[in-house]
Amino acid sequence: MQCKPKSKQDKEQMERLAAAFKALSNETRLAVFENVRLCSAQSMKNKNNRPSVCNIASNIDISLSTISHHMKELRHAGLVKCTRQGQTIL
Amino acid sequence: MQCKPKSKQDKEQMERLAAAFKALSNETRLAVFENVRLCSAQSMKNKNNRPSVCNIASNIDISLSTISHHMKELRHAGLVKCTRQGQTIL
DNA sequence: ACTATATTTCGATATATATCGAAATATAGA
DNA sequence: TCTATATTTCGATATATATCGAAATATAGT
Repeated sequence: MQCKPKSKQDKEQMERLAAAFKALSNETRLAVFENVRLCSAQSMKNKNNRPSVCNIASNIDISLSTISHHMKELRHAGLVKCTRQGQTIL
Repeated sequence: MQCKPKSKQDKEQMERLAAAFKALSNETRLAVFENVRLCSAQSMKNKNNRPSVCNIASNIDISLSTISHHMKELRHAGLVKCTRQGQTIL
């Protein structure tokens, strides 16, 4: 009759899953993510320099501080990694 | 150098995608969704009666009105359908 | 028609989120 | 070290969201 009650592990998984969904639930942030994704893929082929925050911001009409903030959230959700090199590289 | 600018179609897709993510971004709502999903699958096998709002609420400790509200959002995002039969059936 | 049960809507509230501009910090190159 | 550029942090604000309980509505069975 009843549907599965969740174990503690399941619950943690759900939390992470919800967090990932949340990270992608904002249109701007999804756009940032898409930009990072596409640019990264492209730059791997070409050995080009990889997308910087600034770079991304120029594709999306929004302030740098906001982009930076969204990047942090994507990082926290584990959807994006980044390394530094003068210009932060994704 | 630049990464693809998005067409109008792409933009609409992104909007829908973000909306779907948003619908699943809340832990409670994700739990509701999971319950619906699991219960529906089970009841298809058994020809049992399918999960009602009330039923779901008893699995999750939260008020009926809130569940109802979340169900509406899931419906709007197109992630869930429901039909009536005295007890609403999902 | 009446009653019990299921579900939705309403109005309120507390909390979270997205966004900005300014200030702070970091790095590269002269 | 000084400067220009890139990025992050801070503080403020406006908007959105989750949640509740109560009231309204719907349905089934008597």
